[in-house]
Amino acid sequence: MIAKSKYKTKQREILLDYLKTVPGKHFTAGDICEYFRSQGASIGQSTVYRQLEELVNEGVINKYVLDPTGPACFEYMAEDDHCEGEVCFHCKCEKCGKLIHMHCDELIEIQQHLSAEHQFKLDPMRTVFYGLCEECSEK
Amino acid sequence: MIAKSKYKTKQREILLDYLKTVPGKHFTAGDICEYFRSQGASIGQSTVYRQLEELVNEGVINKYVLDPTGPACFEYMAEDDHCEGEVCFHCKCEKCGKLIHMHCDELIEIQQHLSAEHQFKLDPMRTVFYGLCEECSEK
DNA sequence: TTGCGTGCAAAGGTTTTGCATGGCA
DNA sequence: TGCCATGCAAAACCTTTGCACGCAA
Repeated sequence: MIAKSKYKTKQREILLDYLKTVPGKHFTAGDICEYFRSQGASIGQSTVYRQLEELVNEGVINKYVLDPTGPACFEYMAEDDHCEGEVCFHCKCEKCGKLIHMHCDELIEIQQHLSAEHQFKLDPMRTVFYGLCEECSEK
Repeated sequence: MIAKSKYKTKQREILLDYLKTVPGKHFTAGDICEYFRSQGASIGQSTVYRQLEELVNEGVINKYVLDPTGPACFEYMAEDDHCEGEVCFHCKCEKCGKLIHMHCDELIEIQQHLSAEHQFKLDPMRTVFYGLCEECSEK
């Protein structure tokens, strides 16, 4: 599952360096391109897309499906958020867009339930719970 | 929330008539266009997109976020499928792409748990569980 | 040297939009 | 009649792909 890229290129390095500065934040491929363009340290957009895909496969970043019309959303997973044995769930507020990280045993039960009763192996890295956060639901 | 369209056009009528014959099934805007083309009763693709958007706003159909690369997925909500008390969940296989509908009490508990313990109001209509289906996980 | 990674440009597919025409009320 | 809906074509948008070149090992 974790397949490291074979070469360590400069583009990959500066991309990773940047990603480490925005843990837990969401960004699109376009955001990345624009950022590097503004920095003068440009990386070709194909490379951005290819590296992001690579990093998703390696489990370094996650890809979220937020809106089929708009661009895909990525998120860098910080080391301490990587949860070795722990499973990490995400809730996204449909109104304010806030992303909530969640480590909860009860949610792990869902995983087991889906597996035992429905023969479905849930992938917590890709699954996002949509709804309203506390603040937005109060309004 | 429920805003009806002002005019009742022939295109809207035959689109709704068709949708009523496929309750609970998923389709894309392209599927609809192709179907009507094969029937000779063609509707312009702009109209299909515009009517689908309209119907989503009216709550007649749902729009699902499955794959940001591919087309958006819609589903007609049949009257008796509107699940008065019942909630409908969706699981999508990341490998074969199969979509599984699920009516399960245990999953409703998640909803209550998220609400009670995490103050998060889950929206089952938009939430999709990603993972591997039975067949694909066996391989 | 080998072959993977990069960058550019072009293609691909889905959805949106501009504008003139046609149809509903 | 007054607007809204339609349809066509083109544009917009995000992502992928082909190909030649360059760089890491």
